Amino acid sequence: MPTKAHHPLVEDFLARLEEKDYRHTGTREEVARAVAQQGSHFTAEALCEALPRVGRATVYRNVKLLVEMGFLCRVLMEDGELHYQVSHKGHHHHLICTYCGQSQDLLNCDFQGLLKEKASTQGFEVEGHTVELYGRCRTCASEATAS
Amino acid sequence: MPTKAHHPLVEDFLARLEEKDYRHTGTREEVARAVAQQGSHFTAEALCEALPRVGRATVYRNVKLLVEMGFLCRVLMEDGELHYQVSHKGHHHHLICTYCGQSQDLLNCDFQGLLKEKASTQGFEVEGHTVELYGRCRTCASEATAS
DNA sequence: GCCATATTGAGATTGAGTATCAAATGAGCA
DNA sequence: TGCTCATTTGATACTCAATCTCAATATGGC
Ligand SMILES: [Mn+2]
Ligand SMILES: [Mn+2]
Ligand SMILES: [Zn+2]
Ligand SMILES: [Zn+2]
Repeated sequence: MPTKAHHPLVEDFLARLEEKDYRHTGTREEVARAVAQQGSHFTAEALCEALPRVGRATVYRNVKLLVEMGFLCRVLMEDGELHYQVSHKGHHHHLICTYCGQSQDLLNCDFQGLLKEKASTQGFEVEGHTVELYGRCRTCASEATAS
Repeated sequence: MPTKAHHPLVEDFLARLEEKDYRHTGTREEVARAVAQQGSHFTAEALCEALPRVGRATVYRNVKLLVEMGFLCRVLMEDGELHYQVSHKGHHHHLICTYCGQSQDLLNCDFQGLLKEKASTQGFEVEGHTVELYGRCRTCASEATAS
């Protein structure tokens, strides 16, 4: 029996499964562990490759579950590709570096108020919004100024 | 020779083709005319159905061209489906009604400044952003309060 | 008109994601 | 511990949007 790293995401996911009367299966644990080991954002397809013994449909099903439970969030890349990322829970947006590809969470978003105000001038009642920001992360920006 | 309505979008598209040394073809004109006749937003697939004699690849190619030239813009629906819409040129966002499905342009967007400020607290230099707003249009909102 | 080249379109192909459904597995209970 | 049955899994087929291929066609300049 190999010793397994106890990653908080894995622990929390399993706890949450129990809470919600989902079953705690070996496959679910494997998927959660693979997710926890991904650096930055990743595609569902990449997860499938990291889990060759888990069926594609099962990977997609569990990614959906992880998103619903707030462990993962969707990251829309500039080219329209959908990635996933372990993220802060609650509402937030993403800063996606188009130079190195990294993505970080933008916390303390308070756009909703401004957006509502803007839209109300056209009689529109905002209920939800999506925002993604593209540009240079700190590292890539400093590399650019250094050269 | 049937009389054809002279829609400004069609005229402008053809003029722009000449400018950019693209060829003015009957097919391109047909596609532009079909686009001009679409109400609100539409999918590329719906355009294909409206143009049964035009090849699917050609429809997609010309939609891409219309987007590049600014005659059409992409509208990302809440379920992730990609629609297109004849829109104002220049930077703007969309107010998408999740009740009736209509979409209108949100003009005078000046989020870039606020977004830059927010992101700069994390050392991130914003170069671009996507914003889509979902909620109730004026009509649907007033219907809701009336009932 | 002729020619070189851009454009078109039928059909094949890709790629992400979902549906099917029989087999495997987990959780509660005897 | 073993039984039972609903949940979960996964091989496979399938859907759907979008792109690729490449021979046939149409265009614009000469
Ligand atoms: Mn996130
Ligand atoms: Mn628009
Ligand atoms: Zn970077
Ligand atoms: Zn509406």
